[in-house]
Amino acid sequence: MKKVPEPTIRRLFCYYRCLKNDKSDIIPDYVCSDTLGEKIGIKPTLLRRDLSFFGHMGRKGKGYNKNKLKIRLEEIIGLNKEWEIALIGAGNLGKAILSYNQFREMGLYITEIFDNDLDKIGRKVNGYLVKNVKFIKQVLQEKGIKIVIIATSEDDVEGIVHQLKKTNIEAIWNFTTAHIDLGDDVIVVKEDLCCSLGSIICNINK
Amino acid sequence: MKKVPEPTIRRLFCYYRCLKNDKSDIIPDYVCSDTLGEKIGIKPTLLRRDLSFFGHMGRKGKGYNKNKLKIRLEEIIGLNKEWEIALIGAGNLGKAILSYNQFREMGLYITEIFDNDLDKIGRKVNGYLVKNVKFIKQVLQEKGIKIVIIATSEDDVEGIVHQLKKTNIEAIWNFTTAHIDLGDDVIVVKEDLCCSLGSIICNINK
DNA sequence: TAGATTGTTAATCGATTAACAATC
DNA sequence: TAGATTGTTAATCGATTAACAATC
Repeated sequence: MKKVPEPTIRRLFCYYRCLKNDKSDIIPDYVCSDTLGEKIGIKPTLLRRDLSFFGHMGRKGKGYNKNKLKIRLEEIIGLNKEWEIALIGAGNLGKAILSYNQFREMGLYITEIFDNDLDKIGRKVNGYLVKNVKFIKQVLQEKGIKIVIIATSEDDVEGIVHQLKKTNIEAIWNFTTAHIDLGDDVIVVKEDLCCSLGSIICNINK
Repeated sequence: MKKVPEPTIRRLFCYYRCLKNDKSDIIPDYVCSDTLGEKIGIKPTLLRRDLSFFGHMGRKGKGYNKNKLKIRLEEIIGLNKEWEIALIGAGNLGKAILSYNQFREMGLYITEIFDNDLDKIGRKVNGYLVKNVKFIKQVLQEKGIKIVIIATSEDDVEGIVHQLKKTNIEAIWNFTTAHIDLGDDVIVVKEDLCCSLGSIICNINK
C-alpha cells in the first residue's frame, strides 16, 4: 500500500468523529463526500482521496454508507481496540488531559500516572494513584504500555527520556517545549501550545 | 514581501524560545544555523530559509548574533507588545490553559474569562472573575480584545460564534471539536487533541 | 436511461532540501 | 588568505485540487 500522508491520518479521525457524533443516526444511511467534507471544512475531493488509500469504501452515485464507513475507519485507526496510556506529569495540564472525557469515549484510557513531586506521589488523581517517576520503566514494561504522554516541565524531560529509552514504548505525545527524539521506531507528536498561540500573534501582528 | 508559509511562522517562535531560554547567555554571542537548528530538530538550511524571509539577519562565516536575533524575532512575532486574550470555558482544560505560565512569560495575558455555568460565574479563577458568556460581545468590544480561546464543549460553540461574529476579534484558538469559520478576516487555529492522539494510535496500529 | 457521485489520474501548488556563490 | 557560514536559487519532494471516466 502507498504511504498514507500524515495529514490524511489526522483527517481520518475527523471523519470518524463526525460519523460517530452524527445525531441523525441511521437515516439517511448514506452520506456523500460533499456533505461530510463540508461539516469539517474539507473539500470533497480531498476526503475521497483520503479514503481511497484504504480501498473502495463508497458507492458511485450514492455516497458512503455511514455505518459501514464508521466501522471501517474505526478499524483503520485502531479504535476498535482498547489502548492503555501512561501520563507523566500530574500538574494542571496533566490533570486537564486526565479529565478530558473524549479520550475515554474512544477507548483510550490513561491508566498510569507518574510525577516527581513527593506531594503528589501516593495520592489519587481521577481515581488513579500517582506513582514515582523512578518506576516508569518498571511499570511500563510490566503493563506493556506503548503510549506515553509527557506533560512535565522541560527540565524533567531529559531524565524521563533516559528512562523511556530502556522501554518498548512506541509513541510519545509531548506537551513540553523540549525536542524529543528516540529514533525512527518511536513516534513523537509534539503539541506545542506556545507555538500555536505564538503563530496566532504573529499573524495578527502584520 | 513574499508570503511567509505557516510552518515557517510556527518555527520562528521555536527559534525565539530557544534563544530566550538559552542559559549560556551572551557568550558566545553568535550561534550558527547548525547549532540552533539541531536544538529544535530542524535542518540548518530550513532555519536559514525561514529567517531569510525577513532580510539578512546573520553574518556570513560567523552565524547569528543571539541577542540581535532574539530581539528581531520578538518584533516579527509581535511579542514586544502585550496581548490581551479572552478565555471562553472555565472547565478543566480552560483552567489548565489559564495556569500555563509560559504564556505570561511572553507577554500574553488571559484577562477575561467566560463561562455559561452559573456555578462558575461570579467566582474567581486565577484571580480573574468568571463572567457570563452573555456578555462576551460587550466585554470584548469594551476592552478591545482581539484574541479568543474557546475551550467549551462542542455544543456551546454555535452560540459563542454567533456572538463573536458581532465583534472585531481577529483570531480564535479553538480547542473544541467544532469546525469554526468566521470568514477570511478571522484566523482560526484548531488544537484538536483527540485528532493528535488518534493519529498516534493509527500510526501504531499498523 | 439520466443524474449523482465515486475513485483515480494528471496538474498544480506549496514546502523542504541540496547545492553553491557570496562574503565575513 | 583559508575556513566558516550565510543567503539564495534550482531541484525535489509531498500534499491538494481539478478534471473526468467509471458506474451505481
